[in-house]
Amino acid sequence: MATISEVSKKYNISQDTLRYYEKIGLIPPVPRTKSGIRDYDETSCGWVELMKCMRSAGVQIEALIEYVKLFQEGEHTALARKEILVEQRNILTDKIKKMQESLDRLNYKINRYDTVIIPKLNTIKSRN
Amino acid sequence: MATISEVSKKYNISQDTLRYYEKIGLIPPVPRTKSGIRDYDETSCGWVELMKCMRSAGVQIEALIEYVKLFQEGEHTALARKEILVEQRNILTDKIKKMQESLDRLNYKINRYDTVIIPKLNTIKSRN
DNA sequence: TTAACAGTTGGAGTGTACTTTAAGTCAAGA
DNA sequence: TCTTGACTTAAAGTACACTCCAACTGTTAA
Repeated sequence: MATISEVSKKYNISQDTLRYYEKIGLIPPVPRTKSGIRDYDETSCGWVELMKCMRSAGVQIEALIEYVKLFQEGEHTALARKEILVEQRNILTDKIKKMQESLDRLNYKINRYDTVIIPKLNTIKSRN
Repeated sequence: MATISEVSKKYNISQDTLRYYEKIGLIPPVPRTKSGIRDYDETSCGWVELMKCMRSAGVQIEALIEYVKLFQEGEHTALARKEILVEQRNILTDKIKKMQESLDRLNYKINRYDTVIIPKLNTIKSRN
């Protein structure tokens, strides 16, 4: 049982973002005290943590909202939920592949700066 | 020597985006015919291809613009250019790590759907 | 009991990266 | 010559994902 400021600190997500995530249904409704203040339990914290991980990897909010929606509809949506996960996994796999290509290319370029471009520059400098 | 529509098809980037990239300096100015129409040469195509790769991996436009700007200033900016590449490589490496974590988690969840959640659901169904 | 403070809401504002629009130019074929 | 279609520009518009704001409420400490 934690306040929004505690959860905000724990996961390093702003209070605004936590409220926003709940408002759009990225996490299920958080329990409240009788005066209406959010009182995050284990389950809510688990959702926050999951969504932090997924969002930091760039998984689309829309897909995650759909997942949460189905989750709240009950057990019988398990197959549809799995489908969402599989689709997002495929998207993520593609993205990682693209990023790896880009990373390889950056490494190649950096290596070229170290071995060719910068040494050549120093040669010119030392001649003057 | 190619028109914007050829380059657009070749790299699957919209003509609008190609013009936009040139306008903001993400690629150096493209040569023009005497009537002012873009006439992409090898060099320009190379820049387009590089930026397509970098952007599809999520490398920040600002950093790429700075790189292009330095490139156009000449050889003496080589060290600064390398610094940009190194910084972007570090950012990219972190991102890939986060995405890999997220991917592992998706795989774990999918596996749980396959081995526990969905089989259990089928058991319930077959009982009725 | 009043001030301070952490929380609440709906809605407006922001940054990034395009994307569309409006208005126009140019070259080639009917 | 007229029209078609590909091209040009600056500027406004859009989508996504927050982020901030104004106005308000409830709890605690002096």
